[in-house]
Formats: sequence, C-alpha cells, structure tokens
Amino acid sequence: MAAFHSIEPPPLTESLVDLVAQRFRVLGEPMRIRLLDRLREGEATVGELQQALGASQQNVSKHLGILHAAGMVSRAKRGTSVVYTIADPAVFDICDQVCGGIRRQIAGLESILQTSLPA
Amino acid sequence: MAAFHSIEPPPLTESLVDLVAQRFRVLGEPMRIRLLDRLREGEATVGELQQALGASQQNVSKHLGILHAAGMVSRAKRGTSVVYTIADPAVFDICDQVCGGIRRQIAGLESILQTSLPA
DNA sequence: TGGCTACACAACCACATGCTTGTGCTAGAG
DNA sequence: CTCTAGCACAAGCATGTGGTTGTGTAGCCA
Repeated sequence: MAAFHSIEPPPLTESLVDLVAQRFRVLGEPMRIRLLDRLREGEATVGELQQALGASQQNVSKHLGILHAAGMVSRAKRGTSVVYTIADPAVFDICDQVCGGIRRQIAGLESILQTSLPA
Repeated sequence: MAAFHSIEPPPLTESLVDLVAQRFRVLGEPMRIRLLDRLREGEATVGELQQALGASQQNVSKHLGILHAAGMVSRAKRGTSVVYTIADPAVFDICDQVCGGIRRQIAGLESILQTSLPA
C-alpha cells in the first residue's frame, strides 16, 4: 500500500499511471459528465436519464455501464427499472477543481483581452 | 461569469461540459501523466523528459504541445533547449484526488477478497 | 559559413472509442 | 402464458487519437 502515498512524490508505478489515466478518460466524455451532473440531483432510472439528456437508450446504458465499471455509479433494480446512484461523491470535488482551473484560465484570457483591446 | 459557479448546481452549459471533458481527456493519457509527474520534481527540457520517460523526441514534444495548449505547462527557450514547467499546480490536487478514489476502490476490493478468501 | 544539436510541425498508419442498429433478457401487466 | 416495457449486450461504421517517420527551423560552435 505504500506505493499509493502521494505525500512524498514517488515515481508513479506504471500500473498506477494507467489506472489514473483510465479514470480520467472515463470523465473525459461530455455524455458521462452530463450523466453524473444529472445524478447529482439524485438517483434516476435509465429512462429518466435518457429523457433528460435526449440520447438513445442504448447509448445512455452504455455510458452508464462504463461509469459503473469505473465504480463511480451503482445500480439497483427496482421493478422493471434500474436506478443509478452516485457511488463516489469525490467525483464532484474533482469536477469542481477542473471547473476552477477552467475559470482561472478564462479569467486570464479576459485580462489579456482587456489589456489588448482597450476599446 | 455566473455560469461557472458550482456552489448551487446549475445544469452545466453544453460548452462548459465540453471544456471539462476536454480537460479530463488531456489528463487521460499515461504519457502525459508521466510528463506531469516528472515536471513535479522541477523544470525540465524536452531531452531530459525524453530520457526520463524513454520515449521518442517527437512523441514527447507532441504531448508537451497538448499539455501546453491546455495551459497546464509553460515553455521557455533557454539556449537551444526548451524548458517546460508546471503552469497550473492545481493539476496535482486533481491527481491526488483521483489517486484517493483509486485507493478507496482498491481498499474495497481487498476487503471483499479477505472476506471471500479466508485462506 | 557550414555543420550540429535541440525541438516543433505535418503526414501517415494502426488502434481505440463513440454512436447507431439490432437483439436478447428480465420483470410486471393482462 | 403472452405481451409489453425497460434495460443490457453485441456488431458495424465513422471518427478521433496515439505513435512513428520525415522534415523544417532556431540557436550554438568551429
């Protein structure tokens, strides 16, 4: 377990690097971001998510399967439906940080525009 | 700017979702993770990064270009070399959180293995 | 000036991935 | 038992992306 401490920077193991990259790539699809954002409001069935995002049932199911395989959401059969829930709330902290980085970037761009376009 | 507040969950704008996804995808490549991890120790030239990762010069340069376009690293010409530096330290906080998520996941898997494999 | 080093850029190929179409499976309604 | 709704899985196509090869360019050095 000592290999996963990030306090003292150890040169990341190759397998750990792959795990991190894979996890990032799961979050690197707009559809999955939207699914997680919708699930932020609470649990939802596949049909509800499908209607909320305006996508095909198969596509929604596929992305939900990827999110489930990554351990970010959890399934639960309820009648004929399947209810999905956020399994790892830490995903939102990560998204917030990414949004923060984007916000800083945009702020920087705006300051440049304001200085170069005095009009 | 009100569109980027994440305190009260607003339904993410489509363009913002794409930005977030794109940013995640930049971090979704093992080579780029390794580059950032190496740059964590301090600035480095392309040649040093190339030797540290054991990759081709063109490939390293390509990934560095992507990281630079994403605003995560910054260039600086020094003689004939080009020195790269971490431009947005927040990336490491994100990586740490992802590592934390993986750690929790592995811990969960271990507990399952220990209960199902008493030997 | 000629050559060399260090790096970036562009074209190409191979592979991974997203979306659609088609289909199978399960649970409830009748 | 049959029918339907809800969902997951598999194949196929189109696109995006990583890696290599080849080449152009800028900055030293002799």
